[in-house]
Amino acid sequence: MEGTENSPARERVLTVAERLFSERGYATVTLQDIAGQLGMRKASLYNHAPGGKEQLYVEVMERNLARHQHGIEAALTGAEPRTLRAQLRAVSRWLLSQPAINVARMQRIDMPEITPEHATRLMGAAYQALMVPIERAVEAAYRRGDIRFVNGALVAGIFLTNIEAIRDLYQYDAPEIPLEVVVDDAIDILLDGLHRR
Amino acid sequence: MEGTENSPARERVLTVAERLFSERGYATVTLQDIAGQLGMRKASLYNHAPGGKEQLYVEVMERNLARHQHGIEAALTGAEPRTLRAQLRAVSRWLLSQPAINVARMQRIDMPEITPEHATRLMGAAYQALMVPIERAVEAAYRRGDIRFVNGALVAGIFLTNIEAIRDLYQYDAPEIPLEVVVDDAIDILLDGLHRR
DNA sequence: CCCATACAACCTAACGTTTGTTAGTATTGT
DNA sequence: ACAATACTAACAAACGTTAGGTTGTATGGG
Repeated sequence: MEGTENSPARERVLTVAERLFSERGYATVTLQDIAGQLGMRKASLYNHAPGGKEQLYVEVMERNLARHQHGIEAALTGAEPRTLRAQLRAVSRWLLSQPAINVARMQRIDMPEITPEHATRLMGAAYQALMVPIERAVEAAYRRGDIRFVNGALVAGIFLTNIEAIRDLYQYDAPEIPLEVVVDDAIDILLDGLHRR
Repeated sequence: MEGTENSPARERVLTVAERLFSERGYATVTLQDIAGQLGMRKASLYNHAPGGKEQLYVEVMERNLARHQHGIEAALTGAEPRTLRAQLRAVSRWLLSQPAINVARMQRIDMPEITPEHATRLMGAAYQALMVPIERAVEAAYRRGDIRFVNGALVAGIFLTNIEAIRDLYQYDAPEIPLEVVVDDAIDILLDGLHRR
């Protein structure tokens, strides 16, 4: 019943908490929300997460970010053909397959609610997991001569927040068009720009 | 002391509430936060906002959005020269001069916390104030032959969330570069794309 | 084979705080 | 004087959290 071991029940708790925290943020999600989705009482959560809410949040977000890092890197290296466009499309598919996460929203909304130590650690992990791999792919595309020189971190931030924004605004924008089509359009705009050629 | 009249003290309350709600969202901001910034007790807020928290949030966000609509439209019509690039730059300057607002975050985080009627009304106003003017400018640029055919709503959503994401991630990305420079880079990427020409 | 033990997983009950909210009272400025 | 504006005090509800009890299931000894 220690925090590090993984029983099946604990795994269910972590999975639900991860999805809710990732999608709706720290303060908005209550322990009742998590317990409710599991069909149990909030007090029972302390069997699986004795550290309480904030520690559960940090642990589960680090898990989320670690999985994202693997998923994104796999998408980047496995994309065929080896172009930035195919890579970004592959990453977008990975992101859409996961609970919504938004690094900018984490920074602005969630971090002020937790310990500064936890906040700096989490944001460091978020940067490393989400931004850095894409940053590297952008810089590699530049060295290949495929794209012009740009701020890699800027492009990574733009790309990531665009995917999540599209997911959020989807029902308003274009409920009839498949989500993947809209995402691919956004990637095309990022690569080719709005201007005529 | 009715909700519609505007005393100077009430104005101060609305201004602070607007900034906090806009930047950090509905659930994260407590009435104590607002009262604290005004140097008063939370109960005193009910002199100026008798409708309570949710009504204050809706009222103040509608105000915020109405001002944004004017500011954005003014930026669009006043931009010189009359190019999409100059227009988007002008709009970005307006956005940076205002409290941070993020329509995608509103949709995902704030709307589930309030009445469905309030939510649909607010999101309608947000769309009308933030998205539609930019959408129109994009379509006008297309009719001028300056840009290729694109989904105007998609471009508007991308542009708006990019500006706010840059603001959020600024301290991580590039604390030494002026914020306006980074924003202009993002606009250039949106217009010209990453690819070489 | 049966019973005792143990442990995991959930429960109820209660706690101290914080939140939004209401009522009544004091203070301030004109 | 009289509004406008702020206060204190208190409320119910919701929050995170702790303590202790109940259940089911598996393990192991006699």
